[in-house]
Amino acid sequence: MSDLLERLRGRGWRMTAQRRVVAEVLDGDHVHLTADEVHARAAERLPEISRATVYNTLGELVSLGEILEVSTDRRAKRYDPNAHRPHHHLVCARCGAIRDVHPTGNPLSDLPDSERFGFAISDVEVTYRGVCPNCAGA
Amino acid sequence: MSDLLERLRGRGWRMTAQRRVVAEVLDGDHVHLTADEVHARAAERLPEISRATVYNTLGELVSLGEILEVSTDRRAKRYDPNAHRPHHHLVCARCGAIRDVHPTGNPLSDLPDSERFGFAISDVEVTYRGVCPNCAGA
DNA sequence: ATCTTACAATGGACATTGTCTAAGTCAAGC
DNA sequence: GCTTGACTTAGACAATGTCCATTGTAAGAT
Ligand SMILES: [Mn+2]
Ligand SMILES: [Mn+2]
Ligand SMILES: [Zn+2]
Ligand SMILES: [Zn+2]
Repeated sequence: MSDLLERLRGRGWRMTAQRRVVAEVLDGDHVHLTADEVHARAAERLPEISRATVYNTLGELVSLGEILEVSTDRRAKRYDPNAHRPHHHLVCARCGAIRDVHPTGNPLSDLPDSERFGFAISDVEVTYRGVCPNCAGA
Repeated sequence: MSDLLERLRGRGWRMTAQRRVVAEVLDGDHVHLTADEVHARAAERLPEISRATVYNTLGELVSLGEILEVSTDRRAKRYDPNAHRPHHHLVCARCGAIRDVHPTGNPLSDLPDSERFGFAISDVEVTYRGVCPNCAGA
């Protein structure tokens, strides 16, 4: 985390209170916050921070490869600090809870040439959906 | 297609000009239109059709399982008449072209129990991304 | 063929998520 | 401590979608 701030400073980032607090909010495992959630948490510490700055900072962190954009539902994008180990997502259909998962195997090898339509495929995204133990009741 | 209209009538659908034209617009393979695209095409035949009716009709067709909602990008949802053979999608990162694909294998078996976090998984969605032959130049 | 009525269509207001801009502010180097 | 260009801010704007009150009509009943 302070690793992150160091890396960013090294890349010529001007270090502002706003950027620091956004970077601090985005820390941990299985963290997938929306921009508005990031804004709310950042505003607890820095009440005057604006939505525009949160969007700008998130966009910059994505460009730098420090966080990922995740779109598991059709609502708001979510921002994922787990950018360094590739993974996919498991989403609860009821409450929206999201977990990082690491399937074995490579879905690319499951797609025969005849099903590639001449595309140069560079990325595969897998989303598992189901009901989490919490929502399943007992 | 007239199969579809028959099925819908059988389900008690009141058959209106609007519903008929929406159903007719959604026909074919590799068809993944946005609601506004459906509206534009429907309006060629029925100029007074409203956006609300297109949204309502699409929603009903989805509920009835006659079409699928597909979210390959963060823009508008797309509506897919190919609801009867399960499939995944291959998307061009440049132009957005979408093809239906049928990978072999089952991605569920690639997810060990230890990575399921107690979820009851009911669905897996795979999106392949790349550059289509058209966008790749020669 | 006409009547009746519940269901459907319409236009427009509203909501959510995100982008953009003009003006003010400040981090960091001198 | 200045200076300056990068950063932040508030709010307007855009894209997509939902909701509601009103008007219209498909289809069964007479
Ligand atoms: Mn993740
Ligand atoms: Mn499809
Ligand atoms: Zn849940
Ligand atoms: Zn393309």
